[in-house]
Amino acid sequence: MAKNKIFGLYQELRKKYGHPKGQWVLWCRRPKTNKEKEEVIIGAILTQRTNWRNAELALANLKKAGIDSLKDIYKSGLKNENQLALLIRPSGFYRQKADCLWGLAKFILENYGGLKKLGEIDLLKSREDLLKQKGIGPETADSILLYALGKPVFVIDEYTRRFVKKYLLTNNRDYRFIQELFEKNIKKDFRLYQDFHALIVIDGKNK
DNA sequence: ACCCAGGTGGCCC
DNA sequence: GGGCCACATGGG
Repeated sequence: MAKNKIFGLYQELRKKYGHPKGQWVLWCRRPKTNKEKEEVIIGAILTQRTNWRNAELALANLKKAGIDSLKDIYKSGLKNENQLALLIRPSGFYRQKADCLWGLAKFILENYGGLKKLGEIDLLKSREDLLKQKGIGPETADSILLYALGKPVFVIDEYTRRFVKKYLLTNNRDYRFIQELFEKNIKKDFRLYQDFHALIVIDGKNK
């Protein structure tokens, strides 16, 4: 029942918008190098409850300061407590986000030695590990898994909640409930998940 | 002078 | 389990 309906909605969005554009070109082109993946992770944190424009301003400040990897973030935090926070100021909630970025960088480097290993372990375990980090909740964890690491995990955000309500899929707002609605009813393909979620956000902004 | 934007965590009941 | 609140900037 829901299976055909949900995939049909995806096809309609594709017909309407084509391939995701804007920031989504970066995220949906499936970042290959470690540096590209790490940039997606940093962006996922910076854009929490913040429009992408402001996240980009913060990202640009980091790049200008020569910080564009988890290792750079970790070193910056060691050297100067406030540097990160000051650089990412335009993204809002900047003290929390600076703590989050540094904590995540430290965790990944100390526990896995880098991003590669995190992407190789059991998916459930990596999700749990991410969720234990302060400042990383389900949406950010799943964004990292889906867009940086290419794992088949459907990302749920406010746009997705409005989407499922609008198209009468469910009124339930629970994260896992909506996530399972998607994951159980469309092919488990990370490329489909990436594009579908991007299109839901694009459609949600299109008033 | 409002209102909003890819959330998260803490505290309360 | 759900309801409220702090966290903060830049643009309309």
